[in-house]
Amino acid sequence: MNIKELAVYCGVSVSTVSRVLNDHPDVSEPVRKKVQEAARKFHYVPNNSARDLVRPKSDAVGLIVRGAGNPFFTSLINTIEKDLSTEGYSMVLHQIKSEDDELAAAASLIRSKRLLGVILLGGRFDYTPEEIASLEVPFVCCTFTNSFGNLEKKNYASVSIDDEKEAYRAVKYLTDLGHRKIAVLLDSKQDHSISELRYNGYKRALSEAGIEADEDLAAECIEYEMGSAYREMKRLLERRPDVTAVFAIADSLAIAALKAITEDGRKIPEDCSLIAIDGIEMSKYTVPTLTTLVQPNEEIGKRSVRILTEIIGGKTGERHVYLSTVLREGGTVGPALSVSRPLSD
Amino acid sequence: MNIKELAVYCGVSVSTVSRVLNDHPDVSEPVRKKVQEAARKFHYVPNNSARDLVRPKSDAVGLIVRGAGNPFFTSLINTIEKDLSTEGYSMVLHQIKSEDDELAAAASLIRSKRLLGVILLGGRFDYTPEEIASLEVPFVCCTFTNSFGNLEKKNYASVSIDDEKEAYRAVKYLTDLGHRKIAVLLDSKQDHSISELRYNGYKRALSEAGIEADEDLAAECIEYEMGSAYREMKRLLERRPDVTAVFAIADSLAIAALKAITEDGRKIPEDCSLIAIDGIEMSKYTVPTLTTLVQPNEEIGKRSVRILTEIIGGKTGERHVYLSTVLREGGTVGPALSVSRPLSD
DNA sequence: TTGAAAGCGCTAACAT
DNA sequence: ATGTTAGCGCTTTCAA
Repeated sequence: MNIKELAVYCGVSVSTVSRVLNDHPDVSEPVRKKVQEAARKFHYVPNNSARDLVRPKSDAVGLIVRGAGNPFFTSLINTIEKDLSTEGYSMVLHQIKSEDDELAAAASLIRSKRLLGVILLGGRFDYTPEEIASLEVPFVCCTFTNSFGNLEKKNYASVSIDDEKEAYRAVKYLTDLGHRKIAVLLDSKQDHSISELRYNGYKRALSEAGIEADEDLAAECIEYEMGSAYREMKRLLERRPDVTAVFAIADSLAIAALKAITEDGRKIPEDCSLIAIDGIEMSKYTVPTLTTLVQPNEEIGKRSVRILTEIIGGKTGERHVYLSTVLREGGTVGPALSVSRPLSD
Repeated sequence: MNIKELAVYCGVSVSTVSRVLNDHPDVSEPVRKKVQEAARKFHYVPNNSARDLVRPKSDAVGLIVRGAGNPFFTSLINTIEKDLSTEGYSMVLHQIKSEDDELAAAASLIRSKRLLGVILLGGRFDYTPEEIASLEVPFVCCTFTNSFGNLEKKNYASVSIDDEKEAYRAVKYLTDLGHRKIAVLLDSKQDHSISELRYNGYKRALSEAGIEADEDLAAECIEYEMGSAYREMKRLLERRPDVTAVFAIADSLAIAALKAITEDGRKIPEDCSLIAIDGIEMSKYTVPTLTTLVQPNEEIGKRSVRILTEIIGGKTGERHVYLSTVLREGGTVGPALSVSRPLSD
């Protein structure tokens, strides 16, 4: 069933049917009713390709996810899809690996699907003006921003937390409790993205507490994989049994670390504290509950969608949103032994 | 840049360009080279809408996910997207709630996006021929099948485990160890889907072991939510402190239950055993590791994609795949106390 | 208020 | 081997 057949059935022209379907005025009530009923009766659904072709754009927004394994992204994908749906947009999801180029992927998807815009879920923080020029449609950096690039504020949009600051906050929480041998579990020290920023925050907190950075206490995991985090944590405990606290840059890494630490015979938090950033659902159910800085997940998704749809709609407004995390005090952080209860043996 | 402009630039006709782009023979090498280079130079990407319009179909496959929260589905979404991608198909993701009608959602998406086919990730097991007739394109039931409907085998495709049997297996594992007070954590006893099937398997294992079913030992969680599972488990332990084992129909529920049980002061597995079905990544990292029947995740995704693309491509072959789970012996299951070490007090 | 017709970018049948 | 052209289904002027 297409518009022409529907028109013939109703005894009107295709343009009239089109007008009804698109809620244009200038259609008499009887005709409108008739067309609407017929459409329902035959389960008529307009062909989107044809619409997209004649309209300059489609109704689709792209979501490029970089690093599919990250469970923090998962819930974000869900909220974004739902929000876009309610706003009347459809979503095209494309996942790429951490090492892939999200801008190239976006550019290609934009052209082939005539996207109205894209949301980049995870990406580099050092885009150049030339790079983003290739996109040609509005885009929102979701969970990251152009911290180390030279983009002009008005040329892009972003919704994120301040990764460096939040990591600083997490580690300061540990140093304030007297911890000095603090390990860090990260993805890569120089991924030009979240991991690097959070690592910087870690280092700043240490230096501010007068603690010398110790490369030996940093463990790089592959692709945010839990298996990798588990192994790295075990190795770390072996080579540095003196650690009293661990900062994991993501909840998923922390959950794996928690098991490694426990299996090493240490009690958490008595023998070793553990803190992270993210606040994924699972981390509420570790034993003890993970202490973590919870990202405002829903809010990040909602804001990203709103900003994008506003730009698409031609509205203006604040294009850069920094949200704060909320500390959830679980049971994985305690005072350093050497302070509260000096080792007597 | 469109095909016409590209043709003008190259000094050839649009059809020649089209031929090059679609890898048709009958194009001289020099011309082919020239067009390809020009296409690259201008970052030309064909307009998919126009293609979809003139070809009878698009290149898109729909993935309808019913019950977005389920973490088991998450990894499946990832593998399916990747597999479709490598096969040259694009994917349109649409999530619906557990209570929504996946067939209605699919039908609408199929028409508006001219989908080649759909994969239904989660759904009812009692479709009728009339219902599926509305789809009009090939579809694969992924993680479920038509166990209680009257579809003819040749009219649909499915990839799943045998939920009833696997649940039976899990619970039999417990009864064989002497457990008799076995609780079950499920979504709904009559969701006409996975939860109901696994519940049936649970009951069969009990009755076979000569244990009377006890409604009081079944706790229904809302929408597979971990929070709900956690609360239900706490309530269950309160009203029935005599349980010695718990069968959770999903890993996520088990993880929440593990916390509830531990916080209740019981040691796992000494005081209470716990077994589940799924084998999600997270469940490897509970303490102790969750004992669970691991679903062949990757395989389920791969097979679903392969079957769908084969049907789309006109090939025939086996359309119903039953895969088996693999028991991962973690540390959450032990013998029943009353058998191995009778309560003496 | 309605209809006729052009054209969106592309593919494929047909013609050369 | 290459070009010409008729649509695919729809929206949108423009004319009536």
